[in-house]
Amino acid sequence: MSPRSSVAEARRTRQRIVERGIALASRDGLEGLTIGRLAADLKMSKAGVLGHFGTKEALQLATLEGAAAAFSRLVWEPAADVRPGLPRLRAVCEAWIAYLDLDAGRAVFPGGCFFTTASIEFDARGGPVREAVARMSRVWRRRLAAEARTAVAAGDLPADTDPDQVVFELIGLFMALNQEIQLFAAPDATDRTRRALDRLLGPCPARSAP
Amino acid sequence: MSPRSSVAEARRTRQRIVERGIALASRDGLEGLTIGRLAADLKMSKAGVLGHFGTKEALQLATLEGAAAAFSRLVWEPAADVRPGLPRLRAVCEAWIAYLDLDAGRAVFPGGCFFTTASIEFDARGGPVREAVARMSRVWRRRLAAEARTAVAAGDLPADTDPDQVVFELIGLFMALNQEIQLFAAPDATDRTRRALDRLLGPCPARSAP
DNA sequence: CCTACCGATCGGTAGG
DNA sequence: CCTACCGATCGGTAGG
Repeated sequence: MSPRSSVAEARRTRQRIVERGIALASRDGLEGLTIGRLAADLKMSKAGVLGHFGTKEALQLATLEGAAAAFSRLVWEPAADVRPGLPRLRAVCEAWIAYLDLDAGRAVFPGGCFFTTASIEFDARGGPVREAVARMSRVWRRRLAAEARTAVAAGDLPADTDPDQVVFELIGLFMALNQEIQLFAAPDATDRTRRALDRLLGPCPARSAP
Repeated sequence: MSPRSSVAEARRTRQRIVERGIALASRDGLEGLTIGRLAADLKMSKAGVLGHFGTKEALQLATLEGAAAAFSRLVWEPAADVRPGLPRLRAVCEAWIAYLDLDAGRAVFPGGCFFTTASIEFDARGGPVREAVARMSRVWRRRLAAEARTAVAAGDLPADTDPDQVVFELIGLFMALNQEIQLFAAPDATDRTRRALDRLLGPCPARSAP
């Protein structure tokens, strides 16, 4: 019951660092996230920032994990209550669009999709950051594939649908949406995405049984 | 008829620098392309490298232009002789797959698609490099859209096809293929891409008239 | 095209 | 959590 211990203070500070790190890295990448600029942004000393992580690589990994938690909160959780299968898959896609497009997502990730940036940045190198990015991407793909599989079992997608093919095309669609928003600020990009989703998952509103 | 003048020598050297720059930047990005490492790689002095461009930004722009020329040579030119419309669009897609997948492309761009990397790297910043990336992407999209339009006019794509929608989905597909290859080294990624292309453009081999 | 150099910033450490 | 510092590297310049 004591007023906030120094351990709790340190944890709060660490979280503040990670949150600012996510914002800066979404713009400049995890390699472009430098300890000096992060410290200046937080009005802390470089040693004060680095002390929470030890090395820049550990800071990058912590930032990546923080971004994954935020992504899960913004894109997965809003759809978690929806019925598994096609309805949930569609709800995830809507939240995913919002994550890329609306203030909710852009406030946390002002530089666009954090994982696309991190994937592109590290995909031609080795090391723990690259492996963490790959692992997170696999987890996300597995979640999506499970919903697609449920949708097939429920008859909401054609019986010959390959769930991994659906996931592959979904990934591409959202990468294209991310580019359209970040590079061209195209206002019709979300419509294009929804049209492609209809082509991939079937038209959105009430589908009669097959 | 004189043996190579010093002007021609300088041009050759500049080209050598740009070619190595493309290879290094495809791995580490245009910001990760440092003058010092590029010079060491070429066994030149930093001043010798920088003298050909003046500033790092000019080097980045020259590297970007060199990459665009190589992309055009690898992906556009092999299809330029094919009949305009759907046949040419399909030929471009095959060359595009080779650019991402085979030794031909990977020898020039060992770190994967140069333009995806550059786009992601600069899409949240300002400046001439970002504008150059956006301009090149627009040119490429316009070329693809023109072929799609021709295909519609020829009746090789449904009359209600939106060419820009086709281009949007193509861009996403090849970004997904790039990630699959670079991050996961997935051997079945080209098959997935061709399957998605069949869904988008119609099945590949001889289509009977509609 | 080179050597020699500039101030700024990088990741990281010592010591408190 | 700070100040003070380290060697390495950054982009760039002077002068030849």
